[in-house]
Amino acid sequence: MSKPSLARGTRDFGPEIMVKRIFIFEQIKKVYQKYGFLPLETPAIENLSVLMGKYGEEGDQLLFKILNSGDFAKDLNQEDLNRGSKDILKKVSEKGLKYDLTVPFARYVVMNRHQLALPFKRYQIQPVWRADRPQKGRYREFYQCDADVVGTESLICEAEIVAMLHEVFENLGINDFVIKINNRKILSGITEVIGAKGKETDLCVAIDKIDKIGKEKVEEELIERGFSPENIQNLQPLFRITQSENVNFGELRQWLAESEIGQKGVDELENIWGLTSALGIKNPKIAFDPSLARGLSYYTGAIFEVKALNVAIGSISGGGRYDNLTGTFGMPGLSGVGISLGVDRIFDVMEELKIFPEHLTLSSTKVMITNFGEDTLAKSLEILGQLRAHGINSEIFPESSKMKKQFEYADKKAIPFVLIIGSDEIQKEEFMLKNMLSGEQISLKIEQIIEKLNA
RNA sequence: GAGGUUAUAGCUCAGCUGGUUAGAGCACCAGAUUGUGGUUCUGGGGGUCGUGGGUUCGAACCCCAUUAGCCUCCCCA
Repeated sequence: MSKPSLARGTRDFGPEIMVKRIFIFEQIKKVYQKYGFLPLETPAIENLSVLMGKYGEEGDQLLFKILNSGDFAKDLNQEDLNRGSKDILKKVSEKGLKYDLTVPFARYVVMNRHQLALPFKRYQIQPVWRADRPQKGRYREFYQCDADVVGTESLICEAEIVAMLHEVFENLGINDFVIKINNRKILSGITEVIGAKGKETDLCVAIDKIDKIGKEKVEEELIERGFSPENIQNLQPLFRITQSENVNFGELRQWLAESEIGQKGVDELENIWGLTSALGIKNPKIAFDPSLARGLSYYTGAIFEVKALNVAIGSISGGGRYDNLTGTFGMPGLSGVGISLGVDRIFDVMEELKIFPEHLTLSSTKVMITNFGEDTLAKSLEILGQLRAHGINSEIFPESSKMKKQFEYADKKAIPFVLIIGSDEIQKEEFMLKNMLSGEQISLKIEQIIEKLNA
């Protein structure tokens, strides 16, 4: 016998936690459906050919790979072993656990392109797995709630994502958050006008840290990453723009005047601001953040990230526009934009802020019927059936244990009513209904009980 | 992947410079209450001190390794 244990970075969710998680799922699902998204599920397991190479080199390392069935080592020879893990991997594993929902979605779109009504809007709520090092707010198995639109370049989709995010977080009671928005095209434009074309990644990695380490350190890091002092001199407007509260599109446009792609980025950004306001979002919690980079290499337009304020947890949502995700599966020219909500982090945020609604009930049972044994069982079951026929969630204590035990059970399960059916009650044809919250109990006829419990 | 830190009852923790039999609160079980929970009182069970080695007459305590949690970097939901 071995001691039970959980795999690293995974957790059980007991009933108390599930109640809260389901609340979050429901709120998200409700809003996604409200905006016209349709449900989709894809397998936990995908072929590695689908997953590998989509998330960068680091992503490939973080993929959980599944050993081939049977004798997975049968094709291995000494030469493979000498050459190292990469060559071994190809021969021992051809499947992996999905790493996010976007890539499997792209695969689905490509495989079903002829049936789909484009633009296709889907939402997807499923677990994903990453062989990351667990820490606060970071797990190896966690749920993502994605909503994506493919088959249109319309910036209405971006604005609708902004609107949905507002609605979801407000419904959840998370009021202090900010949707950071950037645009890959602006990042490209920046590298162009500072004379470091093509070095977006290095630029991003460095300027992303500006909040944490400050301007001077960022400049030091840029030098280390091969940027010239001239590059950095040209970058100065960025620090001004980042610091200003409101977005100064004019200044941004002027700075990026020499870059065609940069201009396009500014156009898009300004458009998203305008459309968001046109959708009627009052006081939108959006902020242009040119230092927002995000690791996923496939974003080509808008980039989103939602940060909950006043809590020490990373982003609770991220997303953006990708132009060529389906291209890697042989279907070029299909643009998409999407957002991903991290339920596990949202849960942590809500727990830390203590903002889960109080009415979330552990048990859906409305009433528990006592069990006094054989003499009363027939009547108890009859009434149980009647209650259920009237749509009342009810259960009977399955054993004729002591009353104390039966009441303790109801109490622990937070069942609001206990119906006492003993021989006295059966004789009177009136049954004792006890309110477990107030402690009051009254003798009622079955019709009155049904009426009261259905109220 | 690198660094730091922690690990004692189901949970939260105490346990002095190594010294007999490792404690508390909460939780759990039983009784007071053989038809009434959440309050109260009484009693009870439960730990080879994360795991494996080592030092010592003697280790929860010191040393090494290992595993897991947390934190920082990296990256991300």
